[in-house]
Amino acid sequence: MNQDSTESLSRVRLLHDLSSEAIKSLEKRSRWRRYSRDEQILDRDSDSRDVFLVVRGSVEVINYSLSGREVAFGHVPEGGYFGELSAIDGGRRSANIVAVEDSLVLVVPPDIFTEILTDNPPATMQVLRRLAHIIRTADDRIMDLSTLKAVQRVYVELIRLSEPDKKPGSALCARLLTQRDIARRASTSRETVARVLGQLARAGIAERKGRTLHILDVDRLTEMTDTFDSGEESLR
Amino acid sequence: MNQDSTESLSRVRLLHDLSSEAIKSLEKRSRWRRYSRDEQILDRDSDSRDVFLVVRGSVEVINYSLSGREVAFGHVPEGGYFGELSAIDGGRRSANIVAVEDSLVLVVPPDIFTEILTDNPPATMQVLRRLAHIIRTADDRIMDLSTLKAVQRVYVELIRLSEPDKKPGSALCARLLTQRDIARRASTSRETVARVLGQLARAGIAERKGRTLHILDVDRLTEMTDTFDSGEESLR
DNA sequence: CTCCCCCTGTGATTTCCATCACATGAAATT
DNA sequence: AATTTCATGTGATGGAAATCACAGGGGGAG
Repeated sequence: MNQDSTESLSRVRLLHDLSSEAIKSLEKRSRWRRYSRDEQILDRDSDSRDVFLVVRGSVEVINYSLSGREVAFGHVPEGGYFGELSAIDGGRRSANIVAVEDSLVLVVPPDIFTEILTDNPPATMQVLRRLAHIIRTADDRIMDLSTLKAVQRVYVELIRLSEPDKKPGSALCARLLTQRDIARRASTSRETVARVLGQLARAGIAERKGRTLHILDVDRLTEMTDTFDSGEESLR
Repeated sequence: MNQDSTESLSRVRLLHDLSSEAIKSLEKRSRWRRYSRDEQILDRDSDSRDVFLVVRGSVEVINYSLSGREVAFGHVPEGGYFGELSAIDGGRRSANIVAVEDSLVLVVPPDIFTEILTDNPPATMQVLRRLAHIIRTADDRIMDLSTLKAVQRVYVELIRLSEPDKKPGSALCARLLTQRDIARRASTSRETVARVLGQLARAGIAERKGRTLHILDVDRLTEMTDTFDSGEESLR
């Protein structure tokens, strides 16, 4: 596997600029782990400081409130990594991580991670940019939570989930998440998501067939995001 | 001023580990700015990439929604800095900055900032830790917004604002913010803050005299943060 | 094939709180 | 001291959405 693994590791964003020697040495001092779909990889209360490189598969970042409510924080795709925060500042873990699909992960001890940073300025810049991006996303979410209604947060999430289509003005989302997952991301209840989806279909703005969502009028939907509630059919 | 200014600059966290030569050279290639209380320092829509070092005074990070709602994001004290995000990733500005008091600021061009980073690993680590901290704070806020009621978010904010007191179990906040400011941070309405303050006073959990808030029973207040509403006097 | 689980749609009810609307009060400005 | 401006207390009300409660429906596992 050794040849292969160096190959796949170099595709992890963090290691992009490392020599294959550096990667091999890194691999030697880390350990491989496999996780299956829905398995928990990292617990909020664990006190490790390791950094996890997602070599195959992908994972979700998620948190639970005392009352059991679930809040999704993000998604780490193949080639990404997570767990840097604790490695950087030595602090507690800030979230739980769950495998979305069967995944292969390289677990890097914190001191090896910092070593990578000090030895490789480009890698450091990579991390800086990544953190900056996380902050921007989080700030946007805080704004959404503070200023939008639940219904509009769902609109926003739907737009985010879908990609521009051949027809201009329309967008498509193959493999739409379950309502529960959408609710987790928009911080609302599953029922609200269901009602929004229904309303949008009835208003001819979007239609669903099985797992695919077709947004017919993205601009319209985007407008409806701006609090002004030109409300047609009021939800409910 | 030159002697003095190098002195004050070295107290800015970012420059802590720089030689005084490096600081002098940095100063030469940057520009000083003064702002008075309530003056806007940086606009969300500006497209500069400069980094701002707060040498004297302090500033607020704030954002406005389309509907005019204000959301407070944080506070940069004397010796802190802001504007790094854009310098790091070249992206848009993510918030507005307003001087809380008369302030003196050194405006550092983006390329000088990155130069500092590449030349000074300790400074880079400093920035990494700072970003990590911002992310943790933002994540906590997202959790609060997603899982707590408005009233409880105010509790949390009050606890945050006050510091442990001589008497164990009690805490104190000299110079309490205005209700409006508290509301901005807790993402709720000013009226709700007023009601919470009133309720807490009546319940004997906290009392206010002028600008100082005295929390008599921090533990109790902390419990009331946990959604379970052992509610005594239900707010309204 | 069939059973069971988890996704889905939708109504009814209830809680929460933003918003409106004033009445003071306190502080800053002239 | 007078006046304006901003901070504060509190009621009333409407609207939004969480929650509760079911009734299908579809797809995997056995």
